[in-house]
Amino acid sequence: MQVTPELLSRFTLLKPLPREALEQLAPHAALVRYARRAVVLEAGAREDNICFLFEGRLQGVGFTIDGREVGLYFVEPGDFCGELALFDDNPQPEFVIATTAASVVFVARNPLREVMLQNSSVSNIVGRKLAERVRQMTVQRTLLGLSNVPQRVCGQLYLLINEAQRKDDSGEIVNPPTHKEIAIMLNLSRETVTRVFQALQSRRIIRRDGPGRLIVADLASLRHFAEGEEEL
Amino acid sequence: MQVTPELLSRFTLLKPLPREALEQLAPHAALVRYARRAVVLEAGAREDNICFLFEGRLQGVGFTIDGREVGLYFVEPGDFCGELALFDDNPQPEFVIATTAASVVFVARNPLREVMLQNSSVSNIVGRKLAERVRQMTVQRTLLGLSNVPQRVCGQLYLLINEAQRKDDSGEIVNPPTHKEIAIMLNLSRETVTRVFQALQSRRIIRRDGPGRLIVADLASLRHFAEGEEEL
DNA sequence: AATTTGACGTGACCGGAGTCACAATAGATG
DNA sequence: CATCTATTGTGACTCCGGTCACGTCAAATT
Repeated sequence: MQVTPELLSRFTLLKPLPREALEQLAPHAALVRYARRAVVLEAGAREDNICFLFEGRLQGVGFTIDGREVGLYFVEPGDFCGELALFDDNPQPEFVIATTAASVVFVARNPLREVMLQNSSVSNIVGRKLAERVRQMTVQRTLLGLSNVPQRVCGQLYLLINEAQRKDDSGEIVNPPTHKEIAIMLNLSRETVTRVFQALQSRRIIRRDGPGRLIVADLASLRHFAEGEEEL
Repeated sequence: MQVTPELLSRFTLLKPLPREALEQLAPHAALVRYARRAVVLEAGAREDNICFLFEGRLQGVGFTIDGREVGLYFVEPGDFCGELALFDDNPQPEFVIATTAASVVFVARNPLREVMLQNSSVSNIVGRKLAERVRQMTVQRTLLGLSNVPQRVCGQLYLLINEAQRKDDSGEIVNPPTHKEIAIMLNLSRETVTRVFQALQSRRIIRRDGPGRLIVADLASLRHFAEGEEEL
């Protein structure tokens, strides 16, 4: 489907671009809709597009040689992925899969590359984004280092809240990942995640609020468990 | 200690720079020696220097809240670290520690930033490096996803060979990491790594060649174990 | 040479997370 | 509404890697 410069300007990365740059990119952009579970970017493929998420949610996942799934990160609306193609010609390292029905805007790599070079400000933003991703991966990696498993789950939950809104001593996670998805992020079995959730629910630390909303009633306690000051 | 442009030009990142750029950087560079175990870059600190490794070996490590160490990557001579400071002002996410006595060249962030902006080729190289690092972290993360632990160790060994030289069906790892360091990289206990090494040695797959050299005699077998086609 | 330090090796024990199997919902789809 | 599928919930059992507690050895330090 055809894409207008206005649509492009709704993405944080492209917002600071001058009008003409957006018009330059628009012809090389396409809006594509994906069903849940569809593969948006393929690992190993030399991707020629950068992928901007318009609505829905994506997840970067890898697969170990024995077929086990490895969750890497989530992509929320307004964000983008596949940006490594802007820097070199090596293949995309991980799969990107739609965890919900999603619509994404593909922007061709080469035109975006040129725009990036001409607008050093954009180059900065992409660089900053990449740096942020490295930080994110570092945090995630640190989570995996926790030997206490419930602690790991609490830590992940805490991270998920930070991305969304949070109030004084409570927060909420909109469209929370399924237990299975969390398990994949943390190298755990789905059952273990369920059990931790049960424990947290029975202690009134979290509760579901209909489908698509998870309320964290006691953020302080969650944090205590995440920091290992208290055992679950 | 004072640094000459010649010294700077020995680093792959800076090699393509024109002479004048190197002379511009040299006054803002300093050579520092570190003892084994010394902290080169501190996590959480806003680092004002990029760190080029001249000799020795560094390791990026994180610490979980409960004090557990988390190994992230190694830095070999000629390479650099702390490059995130080139992109934003956020703190360094992980510690960088000298695993052997090491000498590093610090280059001040801001001058290097300017040089980077003026030489788009350098900007590309740094970007490519960062992209490579993301790929590296992705691979490492995938390793951690392996449920079979000996498999994980074999996979790590295989990666370490790739970085060094390798022949037909054998390879070697110079200055191999200690068992403890490998354990930290893979979220394992030191004892487990030792046991896997023992198993590999008794099968004549690997053997030590004096201090500082590990010979992989049977690369194919190692690969089999790494890919889980055979159980240890 | 004596001492200390850190890396490597090895056994025994135990806990906890994976696995399997199945039930109970809840959403989607016809 | 009926059916099918995905998600969540729960128990029992097993096994494997962590932990602890040693011992050995080489290298560094005194």
